[in-house]
Amino acid sequence: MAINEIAVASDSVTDAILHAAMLRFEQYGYSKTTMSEIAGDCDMSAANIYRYFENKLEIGAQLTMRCLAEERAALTSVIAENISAAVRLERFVLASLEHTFSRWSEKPRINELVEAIAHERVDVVNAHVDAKRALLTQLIEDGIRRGEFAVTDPVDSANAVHAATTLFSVPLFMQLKPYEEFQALAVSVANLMLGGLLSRSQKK
Amino acid sequence: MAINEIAVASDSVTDAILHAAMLRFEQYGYSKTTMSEIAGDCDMSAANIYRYFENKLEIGAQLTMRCLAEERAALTSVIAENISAAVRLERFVLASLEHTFSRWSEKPRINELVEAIAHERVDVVNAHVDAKRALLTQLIEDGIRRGEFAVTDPVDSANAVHAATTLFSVPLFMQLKPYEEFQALAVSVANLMLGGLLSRSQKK
DNA sequence: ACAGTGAATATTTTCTTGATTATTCATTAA
DNA sequence: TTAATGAATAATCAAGAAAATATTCACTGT
Repeated sequence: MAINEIAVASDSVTDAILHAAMLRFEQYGYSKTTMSEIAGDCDMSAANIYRYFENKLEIGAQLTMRCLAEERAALTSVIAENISAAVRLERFVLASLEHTFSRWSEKPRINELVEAIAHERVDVVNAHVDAKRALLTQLIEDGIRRGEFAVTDPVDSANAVHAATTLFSVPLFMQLKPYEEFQALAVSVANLMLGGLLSRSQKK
Repeated sequence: MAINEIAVASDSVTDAILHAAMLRFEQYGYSKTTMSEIAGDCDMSAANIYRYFENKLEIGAQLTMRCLAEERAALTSVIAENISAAVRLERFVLASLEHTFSRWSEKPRINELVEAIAHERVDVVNAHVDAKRALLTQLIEDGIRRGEFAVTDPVDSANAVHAATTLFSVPLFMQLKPYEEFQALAVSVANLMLGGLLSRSQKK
């Protein structure tokens, strides 16, 4: 058996478990899925899962990380678009909203999973938030490089943009308004952040 | 008996009930306070409270409205200050944060009350939010009038500012960071909203 | 009519207690 | 030594009874 086959084989069990768990979580939800069911889907005993994962929460955490990483991948591709930084910033906010809203409205089971993990594993959320902030920092740095943005501290600006768009990243808020209203609001916030309120003569 | 005495007398029972309820809610929390206890404090039977209030929720709702009205009063006085609209906007955000944080950290019982009412009586929160947005609209209109602000739709801008500062008005978030960090972030957000990201040459 | 009450009813919470489920462990098979 | 298991234990959940509480109502005194 070749080395990479060993590696693949050792991975395939954890992958099988994660895959089976994901199918169950999607269909029945995190809390309603039992370790025995996941194990059964993989033709093994529940006890054996603990050779590959510390506990059920860890399975949920890894799947949640995948889910959040997919979201960031979408945001990353927005940043990579070959258009002005200003438009990319607006699209970034809109894409973030779209993910939040559609997960909330169309994938309630997955949303339940993410919320459950967010509650017990703050580190998972923190990592995601930090990564999102890093993406915004990248975008703003690029905007400065291009001469589009005039700010001096891209990290501080990225923090501010991130804070200002919290409303569009938190599933809890999605029940407040229909999607179309959120979209309009996101555009307003993006424009406000880009252009500001002050008239030119007032700018320091 | 003079007319105003009659009016005062008819109010005094409801006021006594509200006052007793507030003391109980502050000390023991909304859910742990019983109608009998409130009634006992007012030397009456629990049944008699229902002659003045529809139910316990209504008592909580009225006290919550008072609490939120106090917060808005503070914001109103910020708006009324005789300084630039830009500084008032920053102070508005900081004052909002201060209320949110101190209620969360120093008055947990009251916070519990507000959260409970917010959950069951969305109308109370909506009224507060609408009033806050109206205050922001006022402030922005004033900024335009003074020539400080360059925006054309003050209502839209007020909505955007309100949305962008959600993080500082939701008690749930207060656990995320220490107060000082929130303050710094609020200042960053305020500056971003005021000045925007774009360099002058890029502005439409 | 009005302010108020005690007792009756309805609703909510709390507390058991028997499952169900998660996790561990001693043991087996390769 | 590694992968795996069934059985044992621990933690959590769920159904239902019991208790506490909210709310209603028929009635009293004014």
